[in-house]
Amino acid sequence: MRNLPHKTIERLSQYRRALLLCLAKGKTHIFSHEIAKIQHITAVQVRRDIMLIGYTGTLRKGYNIQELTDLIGIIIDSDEGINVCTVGLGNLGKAIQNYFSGKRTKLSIVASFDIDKNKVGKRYGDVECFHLDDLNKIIKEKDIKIGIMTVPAAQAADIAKKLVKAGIAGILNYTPKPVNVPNNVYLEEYDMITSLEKVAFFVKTHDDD
Amino acid sequence: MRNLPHKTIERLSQYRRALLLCLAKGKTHIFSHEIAKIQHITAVQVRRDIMLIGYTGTLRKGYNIQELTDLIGIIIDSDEGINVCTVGLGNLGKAIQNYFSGKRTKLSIVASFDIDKNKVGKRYGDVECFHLDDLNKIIKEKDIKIGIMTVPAAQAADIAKKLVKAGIAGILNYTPKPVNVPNNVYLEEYDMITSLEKVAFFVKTHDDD
DNA sequence: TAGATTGTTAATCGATTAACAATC
DNA sequence: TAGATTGTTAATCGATTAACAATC
Repeated sequence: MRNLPHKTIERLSQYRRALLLCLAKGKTHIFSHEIAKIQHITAVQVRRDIMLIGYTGTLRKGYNIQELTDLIGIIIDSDEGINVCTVGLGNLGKAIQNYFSGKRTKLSIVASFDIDKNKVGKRYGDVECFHLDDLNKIIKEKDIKIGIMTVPAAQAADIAKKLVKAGIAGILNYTPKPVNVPNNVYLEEYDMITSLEKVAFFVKTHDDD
Repeated sequence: MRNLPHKTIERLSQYRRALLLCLAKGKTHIFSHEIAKIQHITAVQVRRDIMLIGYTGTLRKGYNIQELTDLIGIIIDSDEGINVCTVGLGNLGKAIQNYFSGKRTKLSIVASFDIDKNKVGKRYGDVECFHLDDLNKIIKEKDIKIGIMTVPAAQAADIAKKLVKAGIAGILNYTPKPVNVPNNVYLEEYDMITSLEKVAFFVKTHDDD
């Protein structure tokens, strides 16, 4: 199951969330075209993704939601769970904190870091805020594997370096500044400004015709 | 200049920001491999993107930063500027508000919407917060073209419908729930949970080998 | 049975990268 | 000149979609 395409991984994560909602409504089975409709993609793509993880449905009832959900969990979650931290408790950091607060068992935010005296020592969304100076220590103590960067752009490079040095395995960078990490650290970057500029471009371009 | 690949648009937006920083440092020219290094991509890709927008550098000095920046502006900005609103003034909404506060001229957030009485009427990052009930009216009055959705998942579908009805041209959806829009509305969705789960997957997968 | 569905291969589309001629 | 660089085509890689056999 190593060689799942990146895009398939993303969609599996989304399928699972949609499936959990269906389960909650008491639905037991679902067709590929139903999942497709929820996600606004094609039914073929759904079937192909599901094929890639080796699950098979039935012709009459489609996919068993519980089974499929469980299998996706086996594929994308780690058995033992993964500890995560956020660095930078501004609005974005808090937003992420709240999103995850108390939700997942396999993926849990167990620490946040900031330099603001008023924040250090307090709890946000169930998670204690530590001083940035303790980053290395806390990451090791709590066995944190993933760091989410929500600091201002100016500090991005420095924080990335600190996270890498502390032995983090993956970084999710929400600052608008690309960062440098060694090959053995998985890096995912997302830039809100770029997304908005992209929307603006296509809005403009569409107006033209 | 219509048929620029999506990925090229995204990178142009990022090049521009990097170039502006270089300009601010007094640099006047830059080589493709320098841009590449900042963005962690290849020099070929940078040159190809620049070729696609029809700019040419010089062999000895590379690209003129000011000229290139200006050209990227001509390509991705609209002449008249575009008005934007955020819907949902939670932490994420505020984060976005702050990001953009007072920065761009071509892309400006001119309104935000919420249902919280304590927020309506106040200003966040220079932008007035209106009640959601006035969404349709304000969008038309202020000629808002793009809506950024930062509401809880449960309200995603409803807000999207309201935005579309108000005549919005583009939506940037930050709720974890995919929304439905007609073909003439440009939709960009981003899901933080999926991104984190993706990082977790690759962290886990990398551990395996 | 006819119609709807799944699973899967092959074809297509889109994006990146390799290769290299041209130039200073 | 030799070395570094740009601009561009062709090849490759990755992802989506079309097509369709099999099944209930």
